[in-house]
Amino acid sequence: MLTIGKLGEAAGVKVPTIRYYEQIGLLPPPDRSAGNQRLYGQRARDRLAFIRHARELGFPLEAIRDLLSLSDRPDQSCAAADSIARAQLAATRARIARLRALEAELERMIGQCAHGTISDCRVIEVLGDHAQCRHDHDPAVAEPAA
Amino acid sequence: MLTIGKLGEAAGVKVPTIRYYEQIGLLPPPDRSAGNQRLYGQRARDRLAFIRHARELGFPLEAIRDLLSLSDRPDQSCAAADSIARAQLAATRARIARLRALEAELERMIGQCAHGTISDCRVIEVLGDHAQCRHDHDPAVAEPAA
DNA sequence: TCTTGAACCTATAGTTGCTAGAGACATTAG
DNA sequence: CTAATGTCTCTAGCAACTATAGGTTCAAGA
Repeated sequence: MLTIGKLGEAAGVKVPTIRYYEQIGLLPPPDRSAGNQRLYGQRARDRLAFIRHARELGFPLEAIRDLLSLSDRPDQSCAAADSIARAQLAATRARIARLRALEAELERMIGQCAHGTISDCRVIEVLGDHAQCRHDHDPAVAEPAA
Repeated sequence: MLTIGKLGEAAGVKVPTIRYYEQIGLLPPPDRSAGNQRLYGQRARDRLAFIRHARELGFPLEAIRDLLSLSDRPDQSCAAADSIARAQLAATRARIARLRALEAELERMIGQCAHGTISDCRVIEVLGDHAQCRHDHDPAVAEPAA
């Protein structure tokens, strides 16, 4: 049996975060010691590792909740898990494309700066001009918290 | 002149968000109508569009503040602008690198999905086992909200 | 001109995903 | 046995919004 500290160490998650996950129902309430301290087993460790890993990949907690509920019912189709992952992939690619545009502009600015001219900073134009957008601003596709 | 609603529509930003940006000093207080309603011009529109795009790229508001200062003070010393731009470029490249690693792993996860049942779903399995990761994803560099 | 309804105003509280503190109890090493 | 460390609950704070309440202004139609 693991104390909360050992569990956090094993899964790479901070202690208050574990208690937070319990509070919001992502982790089931564990058994307690005689002195009321949480005691975890292997299943909790696996579940927490899963959550951590998914968080690192940018899945929001609600998506993780869905994924966990999927794995609790192993006879169902994989399609739901697949679509959650695909949505995450699409969001990731969209971000990369935008960041490349910004990278190019910052490089250009720094190059000009080397020549002593910063009076024509076009960062705002590059990032601010709606017309230069490659992607539609579909609010439904807007990035959620990660 | 644009009312706050029209401005929000034009820039793709919700009205309360605009007021919030003003409150924290990202947008200057605009002129007001006789009846105390905010009135914005073209510059405010460009600035807001810039903020929105930068937020979509995952820049924290503090970084956006720095980027805006590049265009707010075009005659400031080249050294200051250069260091801000370089810092943002480094941050941008780090984000790109990380997102590409995530992209690769998500692709791999999805590619392995045999469209069977959850019990042999690779997505769930990969998420549960960090050892299957080809890429290290440093939790300290976890993606912030975007 | 009057009226109605949408858009605006301020201020406050709630959201997500944590993180940090306070003050008290439990466990463990020496 | 004692001191140090770990844990407990609870509350408050962070970023970056978002929503609500209760009131005011504006633009357009009758």
